[in-house]
Amino acid sequence: MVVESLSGRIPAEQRREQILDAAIEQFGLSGYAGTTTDQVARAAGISQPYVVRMFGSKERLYVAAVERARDAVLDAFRAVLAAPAAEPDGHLMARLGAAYIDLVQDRGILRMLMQGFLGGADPVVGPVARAGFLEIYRMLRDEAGLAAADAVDFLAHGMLYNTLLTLALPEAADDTGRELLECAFGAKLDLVLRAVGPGSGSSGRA
Amino acid sequence: MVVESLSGRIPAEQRREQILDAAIEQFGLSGYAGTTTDQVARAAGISQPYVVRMFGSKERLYVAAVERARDAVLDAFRAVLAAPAAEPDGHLMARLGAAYIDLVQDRGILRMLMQGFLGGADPVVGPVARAGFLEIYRMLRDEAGLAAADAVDFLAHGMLYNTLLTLALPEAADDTGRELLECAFGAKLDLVLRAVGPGSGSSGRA
DNA sequence: GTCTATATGTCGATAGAC
DNA sequence: GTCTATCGACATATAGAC
Repeated sequence: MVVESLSGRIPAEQRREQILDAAIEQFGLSGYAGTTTDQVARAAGISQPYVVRMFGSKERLYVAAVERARDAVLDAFRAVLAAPAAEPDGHLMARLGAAYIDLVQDRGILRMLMQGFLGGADPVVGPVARAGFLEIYRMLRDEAGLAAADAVDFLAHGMLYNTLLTLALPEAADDTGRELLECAFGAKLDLVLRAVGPGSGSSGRA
Repeated sequence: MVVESLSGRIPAEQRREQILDAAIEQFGLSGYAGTTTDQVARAAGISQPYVVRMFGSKERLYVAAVERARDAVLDAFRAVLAAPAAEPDGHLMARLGAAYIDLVQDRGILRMLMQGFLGGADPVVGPVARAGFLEIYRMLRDEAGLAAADAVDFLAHGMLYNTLLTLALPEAADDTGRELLECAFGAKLDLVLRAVGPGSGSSGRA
């Protein structure tokens, strides 16, 4: 597996992945309009026109990034379902929840997902976002075998995770914030705070 | 109460409100970067430079719009707490939930809220968004008297409402979508669909 | 497969009149 | 309190060389 040390001329498909990685990060942070194709290009280490040429337009790149974020969720859940199953404490929903927390340690993916949801009113990203969300719901119901009510509850708490994490609450919480985080994440709070790292330990800060 | 028929020269504070209304609608739909001050101006029926002059900058206008959306939520909840209380079936959380559904029939406010959450990573809107969210949580806990766990559950389902509504799922749901909506909104689904109106009744559409 | 150069359109903000 | 005119800064996309 020969991969060059520092860019140069690499296969198109690999370049595509690099661009998508960069796009998810940048679009996630600043949204569709707030991100320039040049930012994506720099983050991917190539020139701006090449980004446009590779995906046809900024809009098509954006849609591809939304789809990729959706796939990341589906893949993470399917990995749980395919796993050796049945650890002692392993209720399925708890394991799916932990996998999700783990996935969204990559805040780029998390923000890209949210960005997609917010695009629901847009004529081009709206349909993609709706279909993606329903696909996740269907997977939970059909492949994971959750009852509809359980799937909905699972999604509700997932959406709360999303909100608390995009708000960057773990990075900057006062006492009220910490109480909220403890209550929302429960035992999974360790997983969340592990990524934030020490420094926001238990020192008071408004 | 003399209010002019069609713009002209009106008091600054009233104009401010008009601009904020327009800003919430427009920023909610297209985000900060995706919305031009000229769009806001047109929606408010005035000129672009006047919008900028009134708020100092586009950024300050945006922050004001986020704060206004937050206030709308706080006001809606406080109205429930101040109400004649105790109808037969009136559990507090259910009444708060209904008030929220009612509030976010104004999709502008809903989207503006979400837009604010997504700004968590931004140095200027981040702090405002976090403080706003915590303020709502604190109100639920201290003024409404909810247990922390109940408040968190309430918020979780609120965030699911937000997602389903910004996705515009009620406006364009297939069978899976309808099942999800029924399960998520329960008895409140009538309230939600009332605003969408007939036409998306029960005809099959992919 | 990748770049440089650039055409073309757009946006936020300022200046200044009424 | 409100407008018109306009400057300067970008950003997407295309053309075309290597």
